[in-house]
Amino acid sequence: MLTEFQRRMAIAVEALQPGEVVSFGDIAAAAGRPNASRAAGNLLARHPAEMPWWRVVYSDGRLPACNPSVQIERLNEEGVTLKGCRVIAAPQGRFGNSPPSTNG
DNA sequence: TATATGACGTTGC
DNA sequence: AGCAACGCCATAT
Repeated sequence: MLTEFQRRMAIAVEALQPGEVVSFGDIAAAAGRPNASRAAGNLLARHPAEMPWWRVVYSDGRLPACNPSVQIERLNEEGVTLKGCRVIAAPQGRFGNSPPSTNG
């Protein structure tokens, strides 16, 4: 049985769009607990088949599993730029506002 | 109830 | 930039 809080996070994750990359803290914050990032990962780990978990990464942009996992492929298919095992740019999300390059 | 762990995030050095 | 420590919520023993 999920709690209201957990449900909120699930709703937030399920509401993510193809290319919208966010962090665990964001999910928790969107649910009402900006410091419950643990619970966010906990939920994604317990319900990976009920929500686009691959659209959730660390606040640093790093992936929770620095391995050639599905997450990397999923993000690539969505148009998310990855540097090894870290998101450096996304079409949407907290990483879509900080383009790495250009400088001028 | 208490202890230990986990797909986290922030702070201090 | 890298390491260590604490706080948060939920789960397992």
